[in-house]
Amino acid sequence: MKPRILKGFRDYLPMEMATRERIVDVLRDVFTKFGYLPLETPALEYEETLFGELGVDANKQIYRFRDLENNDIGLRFDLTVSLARVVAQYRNELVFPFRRWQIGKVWRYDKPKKGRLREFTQFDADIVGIDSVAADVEIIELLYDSFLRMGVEDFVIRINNRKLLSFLISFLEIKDEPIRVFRVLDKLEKVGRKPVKNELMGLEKKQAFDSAFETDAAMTLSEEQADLLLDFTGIEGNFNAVEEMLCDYFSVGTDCTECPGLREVFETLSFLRAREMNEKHLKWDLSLARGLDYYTGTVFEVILADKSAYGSVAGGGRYDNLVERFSNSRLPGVGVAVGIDRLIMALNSDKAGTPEPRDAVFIPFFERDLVAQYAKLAAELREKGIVAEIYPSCDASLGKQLKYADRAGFPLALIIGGNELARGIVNIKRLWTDFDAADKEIDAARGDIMDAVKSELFRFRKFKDSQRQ
RNA sequence: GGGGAAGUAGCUCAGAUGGUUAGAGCGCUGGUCUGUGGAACCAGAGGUCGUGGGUUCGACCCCCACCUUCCCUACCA
Repeated sequence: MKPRILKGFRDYLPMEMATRERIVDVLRDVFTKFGYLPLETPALEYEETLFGELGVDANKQIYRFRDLENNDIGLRFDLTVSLARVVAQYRNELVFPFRRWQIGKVWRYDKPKKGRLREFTQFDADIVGIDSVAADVEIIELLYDSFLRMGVEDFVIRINNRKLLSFLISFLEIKDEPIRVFRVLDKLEKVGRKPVKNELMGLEKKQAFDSAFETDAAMTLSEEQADLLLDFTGIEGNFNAVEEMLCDYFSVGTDCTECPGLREVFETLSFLRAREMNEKHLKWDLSLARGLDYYTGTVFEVILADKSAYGSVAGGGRYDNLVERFSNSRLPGVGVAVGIDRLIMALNSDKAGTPEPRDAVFIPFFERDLVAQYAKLAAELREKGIVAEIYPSCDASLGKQLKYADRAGFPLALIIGGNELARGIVNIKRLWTDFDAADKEIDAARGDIMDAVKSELFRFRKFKDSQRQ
């Protein structure tokens, strides 16, 4: 049988796991420090739990099957719907505001391509039970912190608010379905102003309107409406500039009360400014709408400026009605999902082929009779928290064992043969240095071996860091 | 979902207008070298040429279908 893997699914080999774990560690650490609690839920849910708020397109992408007891089951599409279920189900046991993070695989029956898989891992974090945009801003701040800590250079968090867009649409007396208008606007950055304007006015019928809407009738904005709408989405700049231009556009002050959406935006901006984040990573983008139907207020996404072809590597927003599907209690929420696999692919750091150098020590099984020596040395190292591996056979030549150690990415080999044993020393071989490096191997007294290994590993780590630049 | 391109060794690819037994580089395995990894040299393994059908005396090459992958587009993480 040929070994095969499902389309849109992938394996992660050991050497590809290093960056993955680094990224997950950062996210887990940052969110935990802000008080978020871990949660885990099943990968399978009843179909009826999954269906509904996602939107027509998304519902079609749910993996589903009927089990042997005739239940209609689906694989989770994201982690947010399961969170809503959990929050509703345990609402009397949980403490609100409830902050939680969760990492897990999700499945979408979509057409796979570069940066998009059918099975992928999301890191998801949410705050449930709070209305205030202070919560929205906290999530954004956490994203900002996380990406900085991961060492990602060119990330940009785009932010907008759906209430503002809805307000604008009624303000301009536009009759078309708001979500449809959002989606057309959403591609402004990609295709430019002219095509978008034509599409809004129904001059250019996009065949792309296939599945998402029952109707693919042309849109009906007047030229004046389209222009005003596009002028509006053209508003950009730093937070102060955006605020000023919004006041101008609607002829209001920042204390305006007639439009909740607008006031929410002003409040969000003021909270954002209070966080002292570098604005080069943040962009209020009035064309951003996001595709999922359940978002009701703030929406945001993270893109990597130089890797925009991969799409967003994280996305989220406020969903005030999601929990109401399961419970009468009103539990608004805001959250974000980070696409771990896509992030790794976009960072292009999952280079296969060479194993990531490890902080690990290799002990050749050199002489059959010295097996107790090797075992003891390895045990001492592990006791000190150092990964130590003994070659699992004494039949291979020393050269062959060292070749293995080299290819497996060990920086150090600790060699003990008859000579070393007699002299009470250990021969330390630096496998990470260049071929013709001066001191490729050094001897350390058996009694000093722990300190010697530690300083050798330190030296290696320093070298590795300098390589990273 | 819509449009385009391509599938030959583990990887990157050669293979004139159809003609015996399908090649290279890298990688892999072994040896030169049972007390020292990367280099060099030598040898070896590895292919139903994506799959199935058709045209032909004869197909890796031409035709059709399917499968898979990649690019553009729509959408998402």
